Amino acid sequence: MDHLPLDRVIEGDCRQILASLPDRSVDMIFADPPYNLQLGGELTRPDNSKVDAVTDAWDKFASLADYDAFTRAWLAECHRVLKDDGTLWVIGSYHNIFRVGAALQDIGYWILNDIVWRKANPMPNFKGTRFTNAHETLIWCAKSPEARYTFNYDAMKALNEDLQMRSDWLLPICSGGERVKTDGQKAHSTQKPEALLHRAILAASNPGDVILDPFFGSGTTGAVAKRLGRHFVGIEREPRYIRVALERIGAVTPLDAKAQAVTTSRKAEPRVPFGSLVEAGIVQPGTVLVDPSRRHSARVRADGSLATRDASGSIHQIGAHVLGAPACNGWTFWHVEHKGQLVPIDAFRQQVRAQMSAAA
Amino acid sequence: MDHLPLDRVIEGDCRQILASLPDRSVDMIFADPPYNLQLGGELTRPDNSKVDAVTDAWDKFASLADYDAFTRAWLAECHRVLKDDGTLWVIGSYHNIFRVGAALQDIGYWILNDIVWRKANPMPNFKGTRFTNAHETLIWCAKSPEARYTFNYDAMKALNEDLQMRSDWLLPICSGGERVKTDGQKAHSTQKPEALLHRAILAASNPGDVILDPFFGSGTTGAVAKRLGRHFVGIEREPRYIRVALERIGAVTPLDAKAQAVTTSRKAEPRVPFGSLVEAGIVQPGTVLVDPSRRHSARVRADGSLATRDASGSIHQIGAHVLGAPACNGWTFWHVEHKGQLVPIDAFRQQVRAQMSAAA
DNA sequence: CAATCAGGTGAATCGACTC
DNA sequence: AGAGTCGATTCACCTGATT
Repeated sequence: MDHLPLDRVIEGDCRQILASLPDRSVDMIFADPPYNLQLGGELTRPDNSKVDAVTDAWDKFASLADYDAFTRAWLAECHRVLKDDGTLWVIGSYHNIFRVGAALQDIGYWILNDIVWRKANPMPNFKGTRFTNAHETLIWCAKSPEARYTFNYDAMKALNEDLQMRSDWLLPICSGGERVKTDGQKAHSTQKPEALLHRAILAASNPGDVILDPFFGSGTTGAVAKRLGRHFVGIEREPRYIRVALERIGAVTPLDAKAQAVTTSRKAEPRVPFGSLVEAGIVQPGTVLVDPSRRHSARVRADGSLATRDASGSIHQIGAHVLGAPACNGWTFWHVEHKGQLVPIDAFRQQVRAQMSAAA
Repeated sequence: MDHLPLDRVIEGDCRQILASLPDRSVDMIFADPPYNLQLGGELTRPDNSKVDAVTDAWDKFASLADYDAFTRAWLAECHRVLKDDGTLWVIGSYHNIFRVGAALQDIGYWILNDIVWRKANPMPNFKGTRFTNAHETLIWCAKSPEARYTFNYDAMKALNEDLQMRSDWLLPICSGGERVKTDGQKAHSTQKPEALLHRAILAASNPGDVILDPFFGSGTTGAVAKRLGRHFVGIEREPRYIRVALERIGAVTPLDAKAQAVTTSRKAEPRVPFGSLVEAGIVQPGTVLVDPSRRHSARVRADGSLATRDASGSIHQIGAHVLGAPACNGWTFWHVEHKGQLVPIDAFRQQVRAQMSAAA
């Protein structure tokens, strides 16, 4: 394949399908791999198993190695398929997540966060033999330490009532009407809640981006991607899951652009040099600027630089200079006296930006 | 050494010291190994103050392979020294915990739980580049799948207001009077809170048991073990840490047997951000909210912020904005039209809280 | 004396762009 | 490619001084 089939599900083993996809073509990958693909009865075996110890050890070694080989194969292909500034999410539990994490690091991925999905309503530990296993772990990583990945910091902050979003997320498991059923039975045994995908996709992608899910299952990634105006590419081995997923996604209506929009960072806003405020006559040359405590002052010159008794330079340089600090944001440090009130010069920058956007 | 030197700290590299200890001699091991952080330049807060980073020589490794070799060496010795029904705890962060977990499984340990220590007061992400790294991970494991390990289920349940103790623990970081200082400086850069050790030791050992800590540091394991009537064996490379730890432990008085089980945890009503309602699909992005008089309206966006014609922000900010008021409780101000009735969004919050209350 | 405020700090893989 | 410059960015809790 020399191009990506957008908004479709490709049937097959993800290792082979991934190998057919072009280099550096997707913006984000969300992967919910099998937790114990080759480990046979390990999950269902009770703790007081009567299996012969030697055989058990050999079995375990062999199956861990198999699981590692499988994991490293699909993760390596994902690394190739991902754009240089794209990011990868993997979800797992203590059965597999350590092997996944070590493989990620060995391949060269750069871990950005490990995220804990705290389940609001986990399955209790019936036997009382361990702590209630009440969480799963996601690893979020970039292709390399130098990658300039997407992180919608302000949108995440908005989602959390204006506090930084933390690495522990409290979300209910998927149940009720959200749980896809066929003939009254749950269609997939490990369907993930849409809220989890909503947060991951909103955090690490933008509208129009391409999101790949190599273990598509019941299609949660596709459903949320479509709703949020992203494209999806699914890979799934089992035809019955593909049928379920396509039907489910077909019923999803994308949000309109306004509802998809999120709180943006000031970093993304157009840069306005202080000099353009002087040119526009919003700040007159000769104006005296002061800091909030009125301990420091500086005078505006015709070229937009500031001058004190002993130095001159940009608003940032002179701010740092009077503070004796290594750096300073002059926009928020310097103020103009206006009717007895101190107004930060940043307020005037907003004014210029509004004029610019009206003209655009 | 053919016997264990109880309640002492042995000076030296833990790989060598462990090799000198007898087989199957300790009941529990708690290990807080170097995390192998890979920090770049120096980090400053928004107020330009400098973050005191962990730059200790003991956390430096030449490569991932070196770190793995070190990790596998001490974990293999621990496996030999541990009694057959003993358990091992290791704490780490995303920098090292995946490598530790994979090594544990390869050596033959049987993972019982991964535990998330949710920090009540983590350091923020000052640059707004990632999710706040607000937790660390502990892995708790037995020597083999067949081991009959100690788990004080009822003590843990009592600690958690008669609900099963979950795998996510909310605890403050070590600060204030508990933080050991020498000459006004913190004596160890990564001292762990005693509450964390209290819970681990209470869960997985009995009075009189021997608890080994191969990275003894400031001696938190020893202090809590002594207080709870367990024996400790510490291993530590740096003489200055040993001096600090011994002085600290000397000041600890063991609790009498009755007092050992009495500790309570407090539970607060979980904060539910408006964004959670959007993620959960209870309020759709694009929904129009109105105030009781229907004079004002705003539109919900995908990140839980509200947008009017000229502004965007939190439910509280936009409420205040349209009112021209300094503040506003968005939960009671904003309503959704439902079958001709206006329902305050606060009603939906109650719904989410009910789903989440079990996890708080 | 109680309340308030200023200041400090914690295992952190913590920029983006131009020249 | 390396240096220079702009300018964005923090939460919970503790301590000690001040009101």
